[in-house]
Amino acid sequence: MKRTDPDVALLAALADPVRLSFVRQLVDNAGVCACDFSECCTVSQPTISHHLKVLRDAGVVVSERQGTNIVYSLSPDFSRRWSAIGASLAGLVQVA
Amino acid sequence: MKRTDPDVALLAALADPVRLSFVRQLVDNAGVCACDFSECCTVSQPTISHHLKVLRDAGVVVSERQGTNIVYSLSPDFSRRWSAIGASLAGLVQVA
DNA sequence: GGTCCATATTGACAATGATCAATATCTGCG
DNA sequence: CGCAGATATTGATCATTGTCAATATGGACC
Repeated sequence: MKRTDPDVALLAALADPVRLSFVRQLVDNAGVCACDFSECCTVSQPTISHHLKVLRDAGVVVSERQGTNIVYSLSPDFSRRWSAIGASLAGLVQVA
Repeated sequence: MKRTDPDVALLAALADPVRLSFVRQLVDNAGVCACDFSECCTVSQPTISHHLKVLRDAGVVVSERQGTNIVYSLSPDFSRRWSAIGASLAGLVQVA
């Protein structure tokens, strides 16, 4: 049994080079088709799908079907959760 | 060869339940003897030492010898590095 | 229905990481 | 020096995870 702290789960979700670039890509442009994540990293399609699932399960991103594609965006909760961890870690709070 | 992104390294260092409680312990009281980390988690002494080394290598903590003990504190850079990641991720900046 | 395209799932494998027991290192003290 | 206490290192084991090939699923369009 692995009662995982949600903070640890969120940090673990971000602690992978492929996933962190996915998230950075989502910060820059909201709403990215799953097919467009292949540009940054040389990983196979199943691997991309796997990483997106990890991010989804950790609550970092949300997905929405749009026609034939599936579009990913940052979860609306993500910013709040990140700053909550930061506040408990280093006295950081959200500004905007 | 594993040219690791330092941001990923820092997140990975925090993405472990034992290490995250170590860091939280360091946020609450600056300067914790290595022997006092055993209180929060039921892990052996070598495991504690291993986790502290991971945190040291990632630049999260610094250590200093004081007599017979070794005292750990949060790295002075940690807060800045954390907020830098946050800024690149969700528009968060340091407040104090 | 059938075909095509996009995404997800499964199964297997390799690499990484967490953990402990045993041992080594270092410091202070007599 | 020699001992005792604190921390680090080594070596081994087990669980987790990143990755891919193969396959499945699901929507769009004819």
